[in-house]
Amino acid sequence: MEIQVTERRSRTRRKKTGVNIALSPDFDVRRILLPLYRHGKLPTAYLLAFRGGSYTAGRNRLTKLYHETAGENAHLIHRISPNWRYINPLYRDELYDLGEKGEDILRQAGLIGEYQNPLQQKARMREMVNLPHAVMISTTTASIELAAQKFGTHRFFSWDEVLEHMQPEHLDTSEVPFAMQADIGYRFDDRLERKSYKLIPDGVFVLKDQASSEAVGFAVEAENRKQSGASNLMHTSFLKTFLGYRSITRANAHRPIFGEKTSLMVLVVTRSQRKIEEMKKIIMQATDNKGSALFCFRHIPVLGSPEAAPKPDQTLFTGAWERAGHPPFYLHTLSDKPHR
DNA sequence: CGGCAAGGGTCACCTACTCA
DNA sequence: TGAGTAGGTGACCCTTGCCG
Repeated sequence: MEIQVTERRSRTRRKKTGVNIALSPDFDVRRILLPLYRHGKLPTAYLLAFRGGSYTAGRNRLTKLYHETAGENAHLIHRISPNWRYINPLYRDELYDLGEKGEDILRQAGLIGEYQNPLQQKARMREMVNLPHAVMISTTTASIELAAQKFGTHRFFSWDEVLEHMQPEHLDTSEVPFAMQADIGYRFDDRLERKSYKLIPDGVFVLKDQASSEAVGFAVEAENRKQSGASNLMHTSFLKTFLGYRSITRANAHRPIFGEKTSLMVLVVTRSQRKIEEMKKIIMQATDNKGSALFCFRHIPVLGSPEAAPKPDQTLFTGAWERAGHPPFYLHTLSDKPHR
């Protein structure tokens, strides 16, 4: 009896065994590559939730897709675990990103258009610093799409589907497609400051009620800054973000993007309840204590508990999103009612 | 043969402890 | 105080066996 000793591959360096990986149009292309394109970087557990089927088989499949393009100059999927560990060294889950070859395959299959992901471009700069921010956005939109799929009450439209529905005359190729004109003013002590600028959301999606056809557009913002307040409108701040979105919805500047009948709401994800209280306070100050029905807040614990890898969170869809001066909002009813 | 599930080994971390 | 070691843990990888 001969004992076969096999060298274990490193999880961070590609090494192929040479097995044939014929891509399945459904399981591999539609349920793994497409979610990566739409949401951005996703941890293993999220990808396996999109893939469905057996958890073990899915994990084995991700391993093959990762390793078997070793030596090629374009890859199906990337692992970015060194940066991922930097966020929380306790996690062993991999963080996956779409590779160039994976994007080509999606395009050839006709599942995506020619455009580059405008929201991802924003995150690509200063990748290390922005990685926690990017992952907060991607896991939020992914959790909501997975829950909408599971409950079947709403159709989730991702950013690229929103782009496809846009009228061609609004698709200005010279600028980021989701940039919206914001004209804001604010009185600091006794100084009135004004500013005009283009606001680009961190994330974008639309939920459409399957029964009533009511659709609501959502902009997602991740708020990680240490300070939410501001003393001017020059620099980015939560105050500036709030005034920007308020100006956009008042002027209906979101309509060309989301459609004439679609309202816009803003989902703000952050890491602590304390941050939410700060931001609500800023809204109350800026609105003479009237509050805002537009802004919804939710804190996600720093990428899940320290002991476990982050898992899709369906309560982002079914649970309450707090608002300043208004009752909580529920995505699965598109209203302030907790039940349908 | 390929897809799948299960089980055990391996890796890359962790904490607690000992010792110079 | 810091280095080294032992033991623990979660996720990943590989092999095996089952099924059609």
